[in-house]
Amino acid sequence: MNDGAPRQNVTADDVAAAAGVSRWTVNRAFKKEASISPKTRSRVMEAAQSLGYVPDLHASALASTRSHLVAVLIDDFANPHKLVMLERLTRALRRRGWDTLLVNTLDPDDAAPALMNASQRRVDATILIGLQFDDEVLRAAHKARHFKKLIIFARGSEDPNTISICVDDEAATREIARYVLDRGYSAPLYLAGPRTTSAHLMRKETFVRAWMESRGFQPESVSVEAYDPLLSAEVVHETLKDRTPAERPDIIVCENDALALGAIDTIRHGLGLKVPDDIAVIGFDDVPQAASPNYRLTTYRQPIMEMANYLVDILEHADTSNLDRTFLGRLEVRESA
Amino acid sequence: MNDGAPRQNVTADDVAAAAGVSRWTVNRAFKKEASISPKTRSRVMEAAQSLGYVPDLHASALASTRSHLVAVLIDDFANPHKLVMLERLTRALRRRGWDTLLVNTLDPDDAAPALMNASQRRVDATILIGLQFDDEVLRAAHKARHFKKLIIFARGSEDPNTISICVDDEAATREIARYVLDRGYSAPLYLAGPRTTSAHLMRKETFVRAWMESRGFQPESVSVEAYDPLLSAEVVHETLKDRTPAERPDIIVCENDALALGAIDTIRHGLGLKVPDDIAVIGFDDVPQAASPNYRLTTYRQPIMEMANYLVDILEHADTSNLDRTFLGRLEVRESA
DNA sequence: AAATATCTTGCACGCGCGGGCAAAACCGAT
DNA sequence: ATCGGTTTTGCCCGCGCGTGCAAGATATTT
Repeated sequence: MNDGAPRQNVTADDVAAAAGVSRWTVNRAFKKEASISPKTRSRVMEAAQSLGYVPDLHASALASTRSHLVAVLIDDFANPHKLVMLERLTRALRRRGWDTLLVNTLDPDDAAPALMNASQRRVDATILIGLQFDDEVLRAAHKARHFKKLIIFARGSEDPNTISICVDDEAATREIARYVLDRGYSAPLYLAGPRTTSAHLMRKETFVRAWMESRGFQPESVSVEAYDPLLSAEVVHETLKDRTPAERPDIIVCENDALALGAIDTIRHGLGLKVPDDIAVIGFDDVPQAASPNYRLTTYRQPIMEMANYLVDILEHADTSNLDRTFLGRLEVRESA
Repeated sequence: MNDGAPRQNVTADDVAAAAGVSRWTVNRAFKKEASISPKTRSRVMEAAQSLGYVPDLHASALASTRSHLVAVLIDDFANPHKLVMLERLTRALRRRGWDTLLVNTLDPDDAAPALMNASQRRVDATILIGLQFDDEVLRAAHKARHFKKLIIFARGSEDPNTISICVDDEAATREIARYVLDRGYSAPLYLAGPRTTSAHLMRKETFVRAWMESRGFQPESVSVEAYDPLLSAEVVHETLKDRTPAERPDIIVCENDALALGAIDTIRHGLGLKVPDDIAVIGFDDVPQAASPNYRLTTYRQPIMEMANYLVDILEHADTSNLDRTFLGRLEVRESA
């Protein structure tokens, strides 16, 4: 372990001594917008380099009010889109100097403690990519010490203490509905995910409304307890296994791709039918697998990278005025519908 | 925002005043193995509760030498198994009081800076779930300040400064080879992932050796540049598209499920063949999709949860003696081979 | 050249907690 | 009540850096 590498913690004081300046000048040299002359800075940086010094972010966070750390809470590892969001988010954050505390709240009872835990780490913001949280959790969040911002990513929320960054579900779903109508489908089944209290998706409601406006009847819908392809496959199978061809929907409109992938699997392998000939499927998110030769899923793509960048903008501009924002994606037409 | 919730940071001093004890007693009350009388502790805890106090982990890390924070580096978000590992790891860590700093090192040049960054946060250990790192990165790691432990998860490493926790690739691959031989397959194609310098998988080498020992010839093999189903599908398609049935392999043995899923997709939808009738496929990892009705993939399951728990054991027992360990999984036979 | 404006540097103090030891409180036994 | 032993509590010092201001250095103006 001690292969000549600097074992001892080298602090700003050491660098200061080496560079012949004060400790504060050393720390200033590492701050982008600090007032310091270029020559002093480069002299300090050289000394720092040779001593292997880097500022201690923990001490920095303790002394100041910002940690450049955000907590990301995620409770659903079965949905491949979560991985995509996690990847984009961590990339956007890291590129702009933010670190990510990943908190697994798979256990719903753990959501409130997890939020508390994040606040113990002085995170500058808490980002929710999950859904299994209710108002009580939100309230707990705002009680936590050092609590700064609560951002709900890729999901809407009316809570005024919360910042929501998501796609315009209503516009997106109207586009989907128009596509389904234009293509002449006549018997849609809407496949929805779990319903939650605090963070919502207006997709199902919007689709149902749009359909009624055009066709005058309420489309059938069922819901799955989690965004899990395996669960979705089961529910779809249960719903359709005993139907005659005439009773079958001609398209399954899914709240997201996780459900859509499961639906396709079960249509083919459980019901022995063809997609899209017997039943078409349309998703939401555009996960990587949607493009695979196996699925070729028609789906609505969310601009996650843009959304992630906006999130970092928010972190950097501390004004607390209304920061909610919705984005527009676009329908990616493939072969499943 | 100021809805009556305690906006001011409440510190141990406040609780001390409220409970009529010293600050140190307050902090002691929050330490599991501290020497403190039960009644004092409960009195302190009550006061803490009513004030909404929780210890500040940042300050604690600064004052002591442990942060109870680990960095998890991940560079491959296309492989669904990564998500599984991330889930298990964060769960095991969180259950035992550890927090996770998630570092996205998708950009290979960012690996060394990322490691440095982790050390700036005083992490107690750095865990690599990725693969795109080479010896240079490892060396950089050991130079970083506050550097504690470097753990390579689910991948072997001979580096003496590193702790490797992984499945016994050799035993696992021998089991797979035995299965392939017993089932009477005669023309395997080994589909390998990218080759790296510092962290390795002995799967391909072991399979080739085992096959030669039994059949006396070297099986064909190709490699894919990333553990990405889409890329895998392309490579398999390129490799097999112009072959006559006689020239085709009768089984594709894959280094992991990410490759296997892509292989199945392309066998069906690119080559128009059947799995396992025309070409069988066998994977490694047992990702959730492997069990889906679509894939029914025969694959080797790694005991990730056990491995994750062992990892936390290591974090808690600080002895630096040889901590490497391999685990045994088991072959999950489904219908793809 | 003197005076003013501007930039750069140094410093006292504090962020909240932990290690380790000394003082205090407690226990049972004489 | 007294004593030795044991548990419990209090506290000094330091972890490494940021804030905000004042002093020092440099540049600009007339």
